[in-house]
Amino acid sequence: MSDGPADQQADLSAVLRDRREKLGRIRDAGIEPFPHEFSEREEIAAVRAEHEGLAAGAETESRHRVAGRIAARRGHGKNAFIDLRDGSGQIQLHAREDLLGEEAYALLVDLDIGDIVGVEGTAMATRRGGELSLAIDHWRLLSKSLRPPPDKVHGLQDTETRFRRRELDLIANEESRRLFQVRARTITEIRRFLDERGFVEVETPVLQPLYGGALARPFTTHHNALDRDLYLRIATELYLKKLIVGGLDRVYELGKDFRNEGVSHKHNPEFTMLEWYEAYADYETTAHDLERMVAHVAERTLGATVVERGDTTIDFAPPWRRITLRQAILERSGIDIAEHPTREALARAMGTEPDPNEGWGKLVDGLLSRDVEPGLIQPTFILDYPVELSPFAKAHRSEPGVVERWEAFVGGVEIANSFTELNDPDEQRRRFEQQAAEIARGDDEAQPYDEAFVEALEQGMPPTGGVGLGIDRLVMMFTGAQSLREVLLFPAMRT
RNA sequence: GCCCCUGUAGCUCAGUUGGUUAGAGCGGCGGCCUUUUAAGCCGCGCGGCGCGGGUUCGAGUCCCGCCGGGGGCACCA
Repeated sequence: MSDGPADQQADLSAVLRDRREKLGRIRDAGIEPFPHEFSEREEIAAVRAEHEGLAAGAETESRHRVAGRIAARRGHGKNAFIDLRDGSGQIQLHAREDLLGEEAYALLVDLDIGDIVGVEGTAMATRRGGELSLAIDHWRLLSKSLRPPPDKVHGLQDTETRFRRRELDLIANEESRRLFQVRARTITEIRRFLDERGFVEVETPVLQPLYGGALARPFTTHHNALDRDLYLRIATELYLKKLIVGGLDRVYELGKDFRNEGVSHKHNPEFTMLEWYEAYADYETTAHDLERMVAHVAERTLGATVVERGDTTIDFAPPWRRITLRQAILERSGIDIAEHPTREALARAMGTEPDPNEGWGKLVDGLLSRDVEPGLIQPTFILDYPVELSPFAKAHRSEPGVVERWEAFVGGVEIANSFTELNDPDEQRRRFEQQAAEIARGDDEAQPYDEAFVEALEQGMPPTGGVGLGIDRLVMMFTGAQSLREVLLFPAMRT
């Protein structure tokens, strides 16, 4: 059995073998291929900014020290051009044998694309193209790359490799780098928006003895010392509402939730969720806040509230369209759910057989996702849901049978969900009992009874509005990405 | 879990109705070249076609199973 890189060389492809051989030559030349630091460097973008507009053929005395990965090389015998890229940008290096000396020059042009180097030189612009470059007189290897980079022309296309080896995707594909910068800025601006309005960011348990706050199947894990099963949270809702009871009147949490379900272009088993709760607010306040927040964040991260998505243009500017669930289903399917208030009647109207495992609420939900949701391209609030689907939402103040709840849709995908929170502990207890009956009937996504949560409500929770916003989906809409996987650095993969 | 598509050099791809030692561009290796920009010119295939079986005189091409990826269904936010 081989037990070291050297012993494995025989098994390597020629490309990998070449790089290892070069590594050996570098060491033989007395050069450390993995030194410890390269301090006092400038970012490439800063160098570029300083010399913007430098005339073609100009040479300056302005010295710069930059570092980055070799992206491309164009050799010329006694001079060569190297494209160097760091996290801020890319710049061309002009390597000349007369400036570097014969030995340093020879070692430099023997480097591979993908190697990381630090260089020093003076700013200049090439004679013909006028491209800003650094005429370098010193260089130093900072890290030898032992694997070849993706194709410099076509980048990395293979989706499997792009997701499994995201580092290669980021090296090769500019668009991918852009997406994750948009994602980072989106999260920063959301925090800023909430912080500026007096919201307090908190962290509640990911490992929970009882899961709740959404209708979903959890992941189960085990705590050895306590010898008991724990659940990865499916939502932060119940903990955050306890904090509202405790007097944190404006509170939010931004983090991962986990749901034990399928993977698709809009589902990942772990995903990033923002939940916020505001005391003394209701679902009209939260709708107003969401549309303002999303438009504001779009403005700050993308420079506009308008974004291109495929061949359509989405405009996040408020106010968003508002329509009741009943009206939306009527428009799209011709079925008035209010006229078919039982499972049997609604199933008949839909032309299907009543399924004993599907209540009236599930049928309504089916109509929503099948007939309504795909058509909701521009930002839209769907209002007032059946109580069966919403165990934590307060009954509508005037419409019987529905609760004060909305879901926001963009690009045919649900991005947010909100209620006027149920704060009547006795009603909450009845809702849990209803859910318990659903569990008994075999619904493994119903809510387990949470007595501690009811006790918190008994302490007295002010009227409250709460929102859950799917960050991954929002970023997907902001970037025009067609799949959630494009905006998750490491999306879920089999094995 | 089911259905459809897919898997060829490091990367991006082409491989006729199954037929001689599997091709191209980029990359790599060797050579030339002091202002290139997917630099250029000359020379060299560096993989045996996801894995395992099978059919056949002969399989990258056909069949079966398995694995990975994509899309759809189911499920869901």
